[in-house]
Amino acid sequence: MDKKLSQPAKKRDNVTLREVADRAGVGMMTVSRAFNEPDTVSDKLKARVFEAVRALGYVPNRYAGSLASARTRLVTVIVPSLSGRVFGEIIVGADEVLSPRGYQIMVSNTAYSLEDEETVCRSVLGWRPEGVIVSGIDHTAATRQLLTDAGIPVVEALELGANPIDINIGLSHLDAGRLAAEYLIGKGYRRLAFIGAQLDIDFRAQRRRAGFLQGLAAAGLDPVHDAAHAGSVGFASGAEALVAMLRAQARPDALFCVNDELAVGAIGAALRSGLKVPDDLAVMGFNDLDISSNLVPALTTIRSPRLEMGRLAARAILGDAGVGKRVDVGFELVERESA
Amino acid sequence: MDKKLSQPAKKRDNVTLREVADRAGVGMMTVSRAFNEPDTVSDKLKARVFEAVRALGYVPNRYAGSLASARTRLVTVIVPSLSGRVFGEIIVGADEVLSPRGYQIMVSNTAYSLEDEETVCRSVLGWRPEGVIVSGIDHTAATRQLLTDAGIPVVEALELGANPIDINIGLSHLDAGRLAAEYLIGKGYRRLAFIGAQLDIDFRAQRRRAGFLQGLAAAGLDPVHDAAHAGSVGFASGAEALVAMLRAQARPDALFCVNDELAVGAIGAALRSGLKVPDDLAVMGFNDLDISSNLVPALTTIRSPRLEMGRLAARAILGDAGVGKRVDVGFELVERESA
DNA sequence: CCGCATTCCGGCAACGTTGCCGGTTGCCGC
DNA sequence: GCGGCAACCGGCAACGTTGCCGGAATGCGG
Repeated sequence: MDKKLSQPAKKRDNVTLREVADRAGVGMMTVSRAFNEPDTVSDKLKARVFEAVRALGYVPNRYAGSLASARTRLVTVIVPSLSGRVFGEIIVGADEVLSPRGYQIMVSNTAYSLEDEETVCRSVLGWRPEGVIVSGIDHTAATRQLLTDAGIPVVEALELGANPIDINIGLSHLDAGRLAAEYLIGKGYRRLAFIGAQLDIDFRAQRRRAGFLQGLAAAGLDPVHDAAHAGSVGFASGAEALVAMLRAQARPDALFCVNDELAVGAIGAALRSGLKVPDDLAVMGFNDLDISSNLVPALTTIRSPRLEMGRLAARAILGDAGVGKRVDVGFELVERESA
Repeated sequence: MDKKLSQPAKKRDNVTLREVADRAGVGMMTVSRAFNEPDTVSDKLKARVFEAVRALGYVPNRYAGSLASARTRLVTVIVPSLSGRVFGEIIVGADEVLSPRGYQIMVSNTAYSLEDEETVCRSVLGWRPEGVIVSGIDHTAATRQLLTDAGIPVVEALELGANPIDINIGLSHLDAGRLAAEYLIGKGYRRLAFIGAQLDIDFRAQRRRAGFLQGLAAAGLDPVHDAAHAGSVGFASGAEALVAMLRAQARPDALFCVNDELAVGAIGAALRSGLKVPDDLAVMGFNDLDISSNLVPALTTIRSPRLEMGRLAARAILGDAGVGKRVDVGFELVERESA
């Protein structure tokens, strides 16, 4: 009765190809072909086969199939985190092109740790994916080796780098950060502040900050406030960071948050403190989440084409020649109300 | 050079257990055991084995392993949609308990279609998961059959139903909707409105609406406005729906949105229209997304314990006796500023 | 120094499917 | 009515791993 697997119980009770073949009175190969190359089987036999399939409730075993054919129709996506919208959209984009082609996506997360990435990578490669999409360009040497040796297309997504493993689809986060600074400076703001989170482990965020500081330096400016380690990610820590910032001596007139979550949280906290955005404090973010345009005031931010990266990565893995080995998807400053 | 698979190219170039065994000068079983039951292999041999593994870059083939052992360490999660935070959190919760135990999660989405769910289900069962988590309690007869016949633990999550396939973990969306009505009425609002999206395919949303209307009826009230089909999901359609609503004759004094995205969008649109929330229009939602508490005004909503459901579902699949066959995780009204 | 219990190790046979390739069958035209 | 060509079908042998079980070390006490 109890089908649970408290014990490593095994169940060899699944219907097999042979049983279907026997019931349909055909050879096993005919059943196999009925599924995989339907055109090569006569309608009559196909009908008998599928009748038997239905009666028996047969579901082909992927493990046996993949073992025999060396085709898995599996693509793995390795992301730093499952929470947060950003990586979800990469997955959605990839799934959009992979699913219709009969591919399965398998997602693994590294919790922003390079060591975990290596572990995850090793584990995931055991599933013999036909392609791998990894986040970012920072990996341990062993991870790179693993991925290279796998002999499958590997896409490093989200960020462009100098020395890709195989295919690289992304954008320059350094440039994006610099653009934020240039934009705010161009708007006349001079007392600029920065808020980031988890910069120690999020290398892309780190580089956006670096770009931002470069942009300031180029204009001969120093940041009024540089909260590099404002707790964890999420809306709430943007709010906390802003509150902390307001307690400091020097008041900034504009704020660049390393991502939209922080920016949204910061705007909320600013409003609650009685500040007007952007009049008392301009705020901008990075990513352009769907909430950003629906906020009041709407958030000025830099859009990263995440769905597009997912789609391109998937196409690259499928061998689409239209996708190059290195694709700069760029970014776009979206000017709205908050800055 | 080109490793892509433009052609259904096959690669039989992977290192196998046998090669590792040969190089280490041991039998294949010793290598297998070194991975799976390390205690039963002497340290000396283990060292030789792992040395060979490293040198060769061996990664065990899951397909061969699972075929031989009938253990897959795979759990599949079937959700209606990958976009949106709600289902992501179920997955995060499940992954939280499954990952450390060596299980992989495989996610599939049904695009809110019962027919697609059936297809997805059939396909996913080919991976011989050791458990399945599906969203909701509405399935085609064939889907139910498929899931039942699989002989594995099946969790229907998110919503409680009368006739579960196996395990059922969720809450009553009807009750949640009714609570929303009761709360708003208790606050003194009488001209209540409803905004929903995709109610034709989202059965849970449908039931929240039904509960809301029941609550109104119980108080002898009729909805002032009942926008049951306000376009697609997302923040923007909440805004659109609200704008449309404001064009109508009768002005509501309180609004229940079937989910937080719509509510957040609606609040934004209301503010832009010069309405004060909650003074001119109270708004409440359902789910309690992380944005909801960070919004200005903070959103009054009903929290659904999504992470918790994910965790419980995973534990149930692992055979945790502490989790019952039917678990009502409940919900909680979170009173904030918007209503 | 021997016998026996223990611990370790390896050979063989699955697991359920697909690739290869040879064998049948049906059909067409003359 | 028959040869010949397709189209269609089936047997056999992998695919890479693990379970089973027998056998070989190893260690210990006497």
